[in-house]
Amino acid sequence: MTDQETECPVETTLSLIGDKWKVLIIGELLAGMKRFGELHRTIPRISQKMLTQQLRQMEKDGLVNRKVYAEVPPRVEYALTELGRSLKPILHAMAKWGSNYKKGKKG
Amino acid sequence: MTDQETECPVETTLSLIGDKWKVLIIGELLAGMKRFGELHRTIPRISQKMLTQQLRQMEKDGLVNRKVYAEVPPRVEYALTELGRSLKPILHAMAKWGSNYKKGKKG
DNA sequence: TTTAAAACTTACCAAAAGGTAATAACATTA
DNA sequence: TAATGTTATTACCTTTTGGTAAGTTTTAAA
Repeated sequence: MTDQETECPVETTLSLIGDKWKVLIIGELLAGMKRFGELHRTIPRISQKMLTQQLRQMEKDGLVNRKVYAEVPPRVEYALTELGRSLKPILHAMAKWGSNYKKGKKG
Repeated sequence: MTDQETECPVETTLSLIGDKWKVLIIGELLAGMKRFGELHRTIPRISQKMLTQQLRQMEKDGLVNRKVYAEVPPRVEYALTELGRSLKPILHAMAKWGSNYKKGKKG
């Protein structure tokens, strides 16, 4: 990413969500805030390491909010920020296109 | 991709375009058909190998059309299919989101 | 004092992605 | 006959990605 003229905006978006795991995570969080463990149980295919990593990156990018409770055992809740929620139309459009695409492939 | 229940449709879409190079290629082809060399000159950062690879995959996925002329030296023209063009609103939405995001990061 | 629970963190390793550079193919032109 | 131009293909190698599994932290409960 030496970005000659600050990179194409589509690439910017993709660098934030163009990722198998992130769209799944966002999809889950669109339904409301979730604890780490809940997320993990909902998306079992992702490893703990990856889930942490992706969430942290999304937090840094301003897409999710991380709320840590001073409890033991720890409780951490993740929720989409407004910015994160603003991705909904895009994900929705992608979902629509994707299911339409699959329909074409089958029937 | 063992896909337990045929994969999330957003993932389907991402598997087709969730890729730095592909969105750039589609972006170019939205302006009209281009020869291989033209594409390469327009996107110099991509290697020849990658450009070929991505185009072939997009052809297989039904996003682009590959037209080979029986000439020497060879002439090959790439153009978006209707399916490929149907991605335009999505790319446009991503572009809009992305530039808005960057605006927020700066100002 | 040991155990348990939740959310990480780290080390290590295997697989995948992607770059470079050399090579092919072949009709036309010099 | 040799060079040229365009679109690939291939081998080799480096980098990146991501999985597994073990360890950490801290308080409360047994």
